[in-house]
Amino acid sequence: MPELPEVETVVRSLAPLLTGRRISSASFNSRFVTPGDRGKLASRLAGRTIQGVRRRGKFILIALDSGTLAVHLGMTGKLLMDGTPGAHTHGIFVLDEGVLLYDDSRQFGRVEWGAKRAERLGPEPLEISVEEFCSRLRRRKARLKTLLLNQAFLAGVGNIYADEALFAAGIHPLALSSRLSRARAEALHRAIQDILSAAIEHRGSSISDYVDAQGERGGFQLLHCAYGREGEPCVKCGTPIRKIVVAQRGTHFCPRCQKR
DNA sequence: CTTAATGTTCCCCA
DNA sequence: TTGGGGAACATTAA
Repeated sequence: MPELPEVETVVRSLAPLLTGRRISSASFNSRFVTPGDRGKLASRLAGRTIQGVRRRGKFILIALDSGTLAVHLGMTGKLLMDGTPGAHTHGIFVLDEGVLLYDDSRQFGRVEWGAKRAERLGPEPLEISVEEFCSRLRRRKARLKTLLLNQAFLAGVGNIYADEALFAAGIHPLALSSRLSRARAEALHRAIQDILSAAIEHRGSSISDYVDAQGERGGFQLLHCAYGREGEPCVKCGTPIRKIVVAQRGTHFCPRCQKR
């Protein structure tokens, strides 16, 4: 469910509901979502007060009066305020007002103590300057699609927005970063910021079952130009969108607008 | 029954 | 050290 725009939407819907709340108790039941000592995590959380909620890359960082709780939604994770626990509920946070649930059918997400993993991320795509972006691109010689998915290179872009940004910039997903012209690198920087900003405005993309903390779907999926449009006409030139596999991920592009 | 799915990590090889 | 390829993790839906 979650790339930067979806996580940002969850954070924005969650922050006003969680800030100032006290965690009465917490419980976890998945050895995948909460690896290690789940009881220890629960006892660390009990009695803590939530001071704020923010996003770093695809991580949701919940600042406590002592320590930080990090949540990564993986592929199908959801944080739901006052939802109904079900077969895929793997975390329950009982608050002084309300209950927060962590649901995750595939269990690729993580709920963990501390922001250790979030510290190893690359720069935020909405904050990085053109100069810095171009300089980082020049230092690498990987395929653009692979590089955009690399969270240590740039934090928060996932499969949908990598395809959408490359489409908007007119760059082939297999193009090499080291050989990208300055003009095309700048176009990519702009495309990434434009696409992510627009997606946040539309509250993310709901392609299967993504919803924010209040169960609301996003609307950006209606504006996708490449992702999920295999065989459909390119919105710019009418050529059928092609789908290939890059870095084990479905990759959609227009063979005419995105030359190698 | 097979395949693919908004993600990340780990291992092997060049 | 960097990059490519593949497997693994668990579940659902087409």
